[in-house]
This record gives sequence, structure tokens and C-alpha cells, in this order.
Amino acid sequence: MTIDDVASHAGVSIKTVSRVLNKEPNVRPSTRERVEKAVRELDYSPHPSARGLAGARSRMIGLIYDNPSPNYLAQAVTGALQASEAAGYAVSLFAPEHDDADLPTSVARFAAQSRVDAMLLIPPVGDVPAVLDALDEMDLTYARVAPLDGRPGIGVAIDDRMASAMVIEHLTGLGHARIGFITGPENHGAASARLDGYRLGLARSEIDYAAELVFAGRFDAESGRRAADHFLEMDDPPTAIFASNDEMAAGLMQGALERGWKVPEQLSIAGFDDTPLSRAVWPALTTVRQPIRPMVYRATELLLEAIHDPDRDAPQSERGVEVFDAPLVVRDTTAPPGR
Amino acid sequence: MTIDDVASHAGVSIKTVSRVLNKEPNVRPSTRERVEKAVRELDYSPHPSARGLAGARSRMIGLIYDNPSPNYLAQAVTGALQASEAAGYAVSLFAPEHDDADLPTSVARFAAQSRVDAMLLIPPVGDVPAVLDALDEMDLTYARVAPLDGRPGIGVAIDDRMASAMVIEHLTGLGHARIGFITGPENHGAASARLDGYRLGLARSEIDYAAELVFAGRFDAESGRRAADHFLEMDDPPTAIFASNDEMAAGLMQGALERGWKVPEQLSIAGFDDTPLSRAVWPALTTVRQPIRPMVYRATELLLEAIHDPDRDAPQSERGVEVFDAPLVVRDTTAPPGR
DNA sequence: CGACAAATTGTTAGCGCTGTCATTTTGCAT
DNA sequence: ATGCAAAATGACAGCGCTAACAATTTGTCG
Repeated sequence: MTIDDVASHAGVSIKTVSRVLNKEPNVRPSTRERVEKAVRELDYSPHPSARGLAGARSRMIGLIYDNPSPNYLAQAVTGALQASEAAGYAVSLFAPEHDDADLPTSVARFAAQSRVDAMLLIPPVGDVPAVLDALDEMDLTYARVAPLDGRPGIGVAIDDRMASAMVIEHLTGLGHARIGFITGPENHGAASARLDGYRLGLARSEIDYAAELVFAGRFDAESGRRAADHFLEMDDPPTAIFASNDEMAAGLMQGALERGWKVPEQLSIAGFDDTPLSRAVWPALTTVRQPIRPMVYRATELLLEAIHDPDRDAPQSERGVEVFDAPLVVRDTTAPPGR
Repeated sequence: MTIDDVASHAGVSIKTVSRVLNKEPNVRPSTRERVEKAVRELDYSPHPSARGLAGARSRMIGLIYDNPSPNYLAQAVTGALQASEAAGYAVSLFAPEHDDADLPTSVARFAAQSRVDAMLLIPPVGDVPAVLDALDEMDLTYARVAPLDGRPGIGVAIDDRMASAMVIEHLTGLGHARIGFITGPENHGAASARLDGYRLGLARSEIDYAAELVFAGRFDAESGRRAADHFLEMDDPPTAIFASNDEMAAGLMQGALERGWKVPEQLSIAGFDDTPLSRAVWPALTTVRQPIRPMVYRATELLLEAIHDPDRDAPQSERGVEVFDAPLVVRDTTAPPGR
């Protein structure tokens, strides 16, 4: 079943079939219909390799993921897939080794071998400048999810800083004044933005920042448990702790419950991301909803627009980062202090 | 950068380069080395579309996922990707709509359009006979993860029934005699196997089966919460409940803790899968470890072997299902009853 | 050393599309 | 009707590789 079969079945040349398949202009409506009918009747679909070889594009986009949480990955993959499918694109995945010493080279090699038309980068790999430099040099268009370094380019994000400040104001609004914070790893763009937001929230509530109330975590549950060791053994422990993601919040809560602390009566806890985890623990976590699937869906749309755009010579810097809403989700782990 | 460049750089014909790239025999070692050197020096990688068009295979395998948990999907994708990459294959994803009325047709369309060489099916889509029939008819090789219907073919699995029985024996060993069970959805192969295992475990411990102790869940947290409503309001509630996955176990535990029940003192709870969730809740769940990533890795290897095997005319029925170990992971939600 | 088989290497024809350019048809003003 | 530009359609080369087959080189044995 090739384009020739369709052409003869419809009584046109293969070029006309090609035009119809690629939605090119200058085909008479009646001809277009005849071809579409033939395509339907023969249940024809064009051979991707032939298209890729003859044309300039492979109709594939690459999705690079480094080491996100399972939930993040699943959401991102699903969003990218849905958007790609709608545009007739396929998604090819690439996951560099966790300990890859030369990430830029690995990514470049993947791009060269796979011949993808564009690339989608999700954090933390999208936060590595050298990777972006490598892609720029190959002149390969990419979109980033959660780009927070201000580097120009296509992307989608939430305002981590504002969302984080909102959490703090929620807590200060409840009456908390001594609020702990658990950071994420430094190489993760969102981590520092959330820390900034913590400081902003404190400032807005006219509370002084204290270094002892910031604990360095790594976005995993273990970090939360260690944070519990740190905070809950203090002489003057915080009455509320904001963990900058849900895994750490859950780990922290385990540490608190193990010690017999009541949550939220004796300790308020807030997380970030609104992962399924936040609803599975008890009490259910107050957190910030990050709409990953829609974000990645949109990022993919933007990416595909960018590579189809006739004036793609315009510097990527002219394209903006689209910002998504990240609402606070108040559940059961936050309450007024010292009840 | 094409194969011609490499050929002239190495001073051989393009066919010899092709032989080296495809690891074909009958190339003198010295020639092979010369070609490999040229490939390295020119940083050449063959064009996938050209290979796909000229040769018979696309060097892509399809991964179909229906609606698994984020963790399952992430593990499966990672396993499939690692194994494929090692063999020079790419992975193309496909996710039919949740409410797809005609799954077999959607899957067949994906196969036809994408031209993948083989397909990997993870549950529950791998449990749909009509989908398998459609693939058989297209003569497309596939491997299933967790095939439990006894249908012949390539696959990897754990022994859900035995693992489930093991959980029950763990509980009866602790002294429990009244043990509840939360099932998964009927269309999910693993769900019924786990129920069988529950019955087997009871039988082995000489405990009678009681229909009121089996609650129909759907593998989600909400099911667990409804199960709590069902079981914990009984006049004679069970002293232990085995939820056939971790999400339901977590939901159940929320329901118990909300009611002020002590876990595990007043109620033992066991889950299944050993998802990250099982370690994030408090107390940490006793569960069964299902090694998804290694399983899918192996399934992919088997799949690639199958399509490369010269005597692939042998009926798939001759290939077996590889069974993985699923050990019990005892954590903090199981203890002797009525303490 | 010559003959013959085996091992190695090369030549060439597509694979099924898209892009370029040529050709035909159509619409419309004259 | 007639001519001409614009719209629609077609012919054909070639994308970069593999498969089939042809040609050459190498090794072995009498």
C-alpha cells in the first residue's frame, strides 16, 4: 500500500495525493475529496521513513528527561504525547544516565542519531545551560518546562516564587510566625525560586529570615525525614514547615508522626506540586497545584508552532514563556499554631 | 554526512560500511577497524529514515499504555527505554484514550502508522484479548507485561497469586483470622490473580472464605476509602485488610486513621506493588515488591530477540513467560491483632 | 604453480515519499 | 471568442540506505 496505489485509485498523480496528505494549498476541493476518499477506502497511511527521507523533517520530537519524579514524568509524557499526536507527530524518548558526566554530548548525540525535529526538555535537564548551548549550536529548536533562569526561549512555567510566597502568607495568615523551609537541590531551577518565594513571603509578613529555619533537601522523602530530625529537635521548633515539594513534605510528616507530634495541631506542614501523594497521606497535604500535563501539552504546541512558523529565523528570544496558574490547595495539614 | 562520506574516507564501498554498521559477517577485521575509525572521525550516524525505508525494519518498538499508575508508567518507560537503547532501538509511545470504544482498532492504527517493528503492552491494555487478536492478525510481534490469562506469547510476570497468598500467610502467621480483601477492577488480569491468591492463602491457613470480607475496588485511593466505610463500620470488623495495590491500601489507611483507629495495633494493612507511596505514608506499608523496571527491561530484551531470531516462524506459543520474584516487604502496618 | 572454493568487497536497483520545475487547466477581462 | 495570469496538476529526480547479485581477492590442495 503506497502513495501510487492511492493515486491510481483516485485517478490523480502521486504529487496531488502528497499535496492532500500534507494539507498544501492549490488543490481543488473536489480533487481533495476524491483523494481523501481513496485514502479512506484503502486505509492508507504514509510511510514515516519515506517521508522523513524525502522531506526535511522526521515528524518526531524528542523528550528528554533526566531524573524527575515518576509522577512528573508520567504527566509530562502524557501531555507531550497528546499534543504531538494531535499534530501528527511522534514522541521519541531519551533518558541520559543519572551520573552522565557529559550531558550536553549525550543529548547532542541523541539529537543527531534520532533526527528529531525539535526537543522538549523537562527539569532538571532543562536547567543545564551547557545542554541548551549544545542544542543552540545544532540549531535545534527546543522548549523548556519550568525555565527559571531567565534565558530566552520557548517554555512554560508557573511562578514558583509567587506560589511559594502564597504558601507562606497562607501560614502567616493562620498565625504562624516561626516557619521552617526545606529547599530542593541547587541545580534545580525551581528550587531556588521557591526559596526566594519563602523569603518574599516572610518579608511581606514582616517576619525576619533566620538561616536555621532553612534546611537543604534534595526533593526526596529522605530529605524530609532528615529535616524532621533537624527541626523537631530544636529548642524552639517552628510551628509550621514548608517543604518545597510533596515528597519531602511526606517524609517530614513521617518524622513528625513518629515522634508523636500531632499534625496540624502541633505542626503545620505544606508541600508543593500536588502529586497524588499529597492526597494519599494522612492527614492530606496542603500544597500548591502544578498543572504539569497541561503545561507540557502547551509547551509541545508552542514547540510545534515554532518549527512550522515560516519566520522561524526570528530569534527564539522573541518567543515568550507562558506562565500557568499554580493555585494553593488547602487540605488538612495546615491550621493555626499551638492549638 | 552520509554513508558515502564514510566510504570514501575509509577507502571502501558503501556496502562495506553498511556491513560494518550492521555487524554483518564477512568483513576482514582490518577493514572493519578502518571503517569504524572513519565513522568515529566523521562522527557519523546513519539516517534512521533511510534505514527504515531501504531495510525491512524501522528499529522502533511501540510501547502502549492504557491507564497505569504514574509510577508504573515511569518505571515501565524507563525499563523499555534502557533495553531498547542498548540494542539501538527507539521507543515510540502510544496512549489510547481512556474511554476508547474500539481499542483494537486504535492500536492497529498506531501500528500501521508508526511502522514499529514490535510492540510492548503493559497492563491493563495487554489484558484485552481483542487487542492481541488484532496484533496477531497484523503479524506484529508483541510482548506483554503481566500476562495472566494463560494466552501463549512472550511476556514477563510475577506470580500474583502466590505473592498474594504469601501476604495472607504473613497475616495469619501473625495471628489474624478475619482478613478483609480489596480487589482491583475486573478487566485487570492481575486483579483476579490476587483475589485467587487471597483465597489460596486463606485455604492454606484453614480459614473459611466469607464474601462480606471482599470489597470490590478499582485500584485507586478512593476505593480504599470506600472500603474503610465498608469494613470499619461492620459489627465484627476484620483485624487485617489486604488491599491488592498500594493506592487502595493508602486510602484504606486514611479511612482508618480518620476514625481514630491505630495502625497496626487495631488494624493491620497490607498493600501490593511497593510503590514509592508505600514508603511515604505513615506508618509505612507492608507490601509486595513488584520489580517493574527490570521486568519491562527483560520483556523488551525478549521482544527484540524474538524479532531478530532467524526462526521467528516458530509459533510464539513456544516462547515462555518469564516469571520474576515478588518478595514480601514487611514494614510497619502489619502486627499481631488486638494488641 | 595452477585451479577451485571460500571469503571478501563492490555495483546497482530500488524502498516510498517530497521538492523542483514543467505543463495543463481555469477564470476573467477584453 | 481571445489572450493571459493564476490556479491546479503532473513528471521526475533524488533523499540515504539495504538487499540481491556480481566481481574480486584470498587461501588451500594436488
